[in-house]
Amino acid sequence: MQVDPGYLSKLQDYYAKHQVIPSYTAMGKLWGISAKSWVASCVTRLKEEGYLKLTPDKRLRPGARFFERKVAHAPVRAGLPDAALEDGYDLVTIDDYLVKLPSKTTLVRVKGDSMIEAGILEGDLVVVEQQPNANVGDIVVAIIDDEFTIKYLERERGAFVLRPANKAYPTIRPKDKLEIFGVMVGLVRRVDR
Amino acid sequence: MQVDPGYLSKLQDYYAKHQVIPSYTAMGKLWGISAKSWVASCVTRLKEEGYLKLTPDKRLRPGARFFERKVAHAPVRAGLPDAALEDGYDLVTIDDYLVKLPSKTTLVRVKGDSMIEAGILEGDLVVVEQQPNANVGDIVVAIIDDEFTIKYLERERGAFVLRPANKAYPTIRPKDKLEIFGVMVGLVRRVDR
DNA sequence: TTGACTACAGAACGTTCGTTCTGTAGTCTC
DNA sequence: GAGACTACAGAACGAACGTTCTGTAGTCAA
Repeated sequence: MQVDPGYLSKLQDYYAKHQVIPSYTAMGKLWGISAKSWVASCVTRLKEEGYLKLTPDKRLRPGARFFERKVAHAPVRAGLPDAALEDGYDLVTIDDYLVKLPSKTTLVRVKGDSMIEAGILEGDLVVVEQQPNANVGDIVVAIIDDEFTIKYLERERGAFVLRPANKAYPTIRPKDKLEIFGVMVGLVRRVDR
Repeated sequence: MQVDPGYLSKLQDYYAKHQVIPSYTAMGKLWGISAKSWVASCVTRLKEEGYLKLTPDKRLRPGARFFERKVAHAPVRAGLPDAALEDGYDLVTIDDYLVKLPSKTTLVRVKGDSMIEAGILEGDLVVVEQQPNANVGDIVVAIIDDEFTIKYLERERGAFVLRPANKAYPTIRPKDKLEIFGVMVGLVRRVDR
């Protein structure tokens, strides 16, 4: 009753490459199937399982589970290279994992190394939940001189200050009111190779 | 000779909502146009301008400029700052940003602080592209004693070794063959509050 | 060894797709 | 005020699309 997982992953790869769901005939080519009827029944099952669904215009589109990722735990059997695809893995879509409030969430690219000791490197994307205030100890994105600044929010003699996570940088003590853009709720880094 | 920018943004909104490019008739509805011929000529121009292109199967797909977004990120007007992706490109999804080959990509949770100097903290999820070999200098996920280990791959006197990014930990010199699970291509961190 | 089930192949069919061609109302230019 | 151009409307058409139905080879259990 379950559809060949190879079909799903081929479709996911196709989508990652083209940002589009192919037609039934193209899926047939992709899957090595020459019968459209069989493609259709596979698609039906993928729909039932939540990997695909339809737009209001009746076009196929990725479903809720289409972007799920496995979280691999230590392999049960060592030695076998394919050992990581076992049952019992958590499934997570990265977006859901990081974003709780889509309408309030933005990404800010990190410049400089002032937060390097908090594991925040230059070029990383910080996931920010926009809100005008934060708690002491949070990592916040503040606006200083029309620039985004990512720092720890601390309190010093009754006033809020911005503390970097790098001894080479000084703590910032805003002259007037500190303008907070949002709070860091996550981080995304891409390793280019 | 240029196409109405409203058409493009409506199409982008549709795509953001459905992850799929609509058909000509659906675009007609979307744009308030009842002539498919006119939709076709608009699409042609969007293709010429790089916002749309075709898959090998001749399906319409987003082009290189489709996700482009001109953001005045540097001078943030205080009070109402805009989203802050200065790449010139907006992201469809974070997933898309990190995952190139869904079928080979898994997530591995980081244990310990042995890679702390590379900005990889305990509890982070490392995005791994599964492959049996890697290049010197890559951060790899290897399997040591049935456990995942994340380290730099280095070469030492002809043999591969695993070097941590933390002076408190020793370099690992595998006795026999080094088993590589995959290569790190990204990192995801959630800040729980 | 029969019956049920799965994983496909192949063809038929009505619908929808994108293309193309003709037509027209408004605007701008000279 | 005539010609050129733009922004659509509308219809026609073949190709491609998704659906459905019939058929078959293999597997498994009873």
